[in-house]
Amino acid sequence: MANNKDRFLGKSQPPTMRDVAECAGVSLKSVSRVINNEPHVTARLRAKVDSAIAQLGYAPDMAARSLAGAHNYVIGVIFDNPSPHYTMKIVSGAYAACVERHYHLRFDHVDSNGPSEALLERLDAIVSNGRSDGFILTPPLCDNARVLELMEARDIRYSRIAPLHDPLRSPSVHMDDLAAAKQVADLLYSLGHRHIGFVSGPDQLSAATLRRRGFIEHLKTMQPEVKVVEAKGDFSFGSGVAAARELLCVQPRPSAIFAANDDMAAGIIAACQQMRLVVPDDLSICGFDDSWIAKLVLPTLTTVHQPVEAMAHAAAMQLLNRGGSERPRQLVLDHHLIRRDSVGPAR
Amino acid sequence: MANNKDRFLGKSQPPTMRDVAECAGVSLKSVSRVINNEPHVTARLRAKVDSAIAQLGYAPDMAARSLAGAHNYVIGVIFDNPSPHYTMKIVSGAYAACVERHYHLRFDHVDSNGPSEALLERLDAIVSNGRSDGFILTPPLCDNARVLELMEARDIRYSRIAPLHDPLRSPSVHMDDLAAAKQVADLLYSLGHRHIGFVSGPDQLSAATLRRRGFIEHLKTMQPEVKVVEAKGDFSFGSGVAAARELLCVQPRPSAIFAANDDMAAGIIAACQQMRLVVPDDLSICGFDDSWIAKLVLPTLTTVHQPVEAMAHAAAMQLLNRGGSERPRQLVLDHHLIRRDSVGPAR
DNA sequence: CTGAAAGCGCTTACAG
DNA sequence: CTGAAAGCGCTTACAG
Repeated sequence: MANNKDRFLGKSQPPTMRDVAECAGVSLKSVSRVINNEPHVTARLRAKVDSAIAQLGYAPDMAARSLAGAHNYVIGVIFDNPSPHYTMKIVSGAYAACVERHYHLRFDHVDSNGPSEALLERLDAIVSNGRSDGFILTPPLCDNARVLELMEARDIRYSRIAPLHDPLRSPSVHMDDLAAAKQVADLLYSLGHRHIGFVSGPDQLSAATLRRRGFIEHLKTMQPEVKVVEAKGDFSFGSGVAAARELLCVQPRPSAIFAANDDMAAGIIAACQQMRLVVPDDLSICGFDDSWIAKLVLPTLTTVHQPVEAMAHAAAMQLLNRGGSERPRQLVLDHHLIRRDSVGPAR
Repeated sequence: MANNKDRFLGKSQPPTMRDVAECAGVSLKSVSRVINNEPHVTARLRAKVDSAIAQLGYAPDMAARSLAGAHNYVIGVIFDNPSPHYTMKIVSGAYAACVERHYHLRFDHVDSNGPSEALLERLDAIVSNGRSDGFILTPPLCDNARVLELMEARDIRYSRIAPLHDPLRSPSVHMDDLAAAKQVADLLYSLGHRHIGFVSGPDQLSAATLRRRGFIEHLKTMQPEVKVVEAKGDFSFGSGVAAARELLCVQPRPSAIFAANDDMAAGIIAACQQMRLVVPDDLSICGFDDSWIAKLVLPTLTTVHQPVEAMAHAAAMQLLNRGGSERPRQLVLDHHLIRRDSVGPAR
């Protein structure tokens, strides 16, 4: 018997379900049942069909499945976040979930700095008849009320990563930024630091807000023993450099600085090198995220590991496990403090 | 008359082409003609249809178009490159092209370090009946002969970014790594450097090979006036640190080092800071790529701007402009040297 | 220049 | 437990 798989490799039409049915000597519907793991399939039928599928090198046609059925086998992830590291981790986590479930992943990027009407129109084009089974929304997009309204009006499923508001409005995944920031405060305190700097992030990012609140409020409970000085940042390396120069002019200098993300912490390290301050002897520095750059500085950065990939994986799974009428679930994933070389005892 | 767009926003079924045809009082086929910009459409017909589309908030169904026609309105990008920056730039560039042409972008990642059979099986699953109009392949994946054979056997269109071999086997996009590396050599020479270090990249990456060849061969033409010392790297920050320690032990020390990518150059800067060498006074450092990290170090990095986004945009366009039986085209995009603060005159 | 018919490759009721 | 029919929403020949 000629090997049909080889015939296919030799560039004829890809085999269809009809070909599989003929080859296995069963009906179209039976092939469909096997492929979709429907109940009440005998082992014998399954074996016949599976062998025909293998022999022909058959793969179901996505477009046809999508058009005929209720599943689309695609989810999307929509970004408006400028950080390439963060974005890649989200994509990687979501992609891993898609591979497990034989789904495809679509990528979309929008600019939420422009006029709101343009953003909504663009989003509408992205989600309309795109045949996706849902979208993952990341900050700050997932905190835009009009965006959520659009998704709901269009009846499009979505899950959110680290939304600031209404965690149960849709499936969502978090980490506890508040608790993590408190842990950083405790670490610095336990090492003897009593004069501590903080560099904040942009207000519209939920994580920035929570990290600041957790850190500042916790240190305030230790007053007057602990003194806090604060500088504004925007999560960029450059703003970390600037904040460091500002905070390190204060006399006496703080002995430790906590930056609300790693990029700014890297900026602080760079500023110290220019000011001939030795990290961590002269200044302890702590970041947040455990992003790529945390290991690309010397000394390496003590930071909070934010489980971004795991969060994206979980958010994707919330979309893939479409359980009938279940209530939206809020998932909180574990973080942990990673001690590297940028933090030491006060002296 | 009730506004149908609002009715749609109120969660009924999305409008179909049939609804548009009825609303405009024309046939299905006429709507299709307008949507697909077919020739021989009167302005009047177009106006009627366009207004019906706007009124109903109609968007064509991707799955149906794909199933019925020859276009799928999706392209994909397949990675096996571990660098998140590089990957994000590729995705951004390809995405921009997709937005212009109203296409969607699919994302896929494979592991080409595992066994070759597993890789091919995974790729087969990615491209089989996935209804994509083509895939962008990046290094080192685009230099894997068996991968290209698979794509061709399956009759799947693909374009390659910076392939090392057979640039005309498929549409492809390059930059001139060889010429760029020579320019770096000329820059360092013109600044008076006569004892120069080079840190190489992994052999299986085409770019690493070409950059080394351009740099080393060009400097060799200047011998014996110029002396070159070389260390192996793997494009990672850590390998840059290690290479710096190795090269800077040589007596007399080289006065400049060229690293084949920015991550390694950043590692060299960090190593210098630990060794209390001042950049660029004690050592000039030049990178390659103009990646994200080039501006996240102090001093900022002199480097070659590799137009990765533009290359990905062009590669996507090669897939979107499916011109009948045109020959595959090889595109070479411009690079340029970016002088920042890490390079200075020899002294 | 416009339209009625057939069909893309599947899944979903429905019948046996 | 299995199968024949209808139909998802479009595009592609083909006819006028």
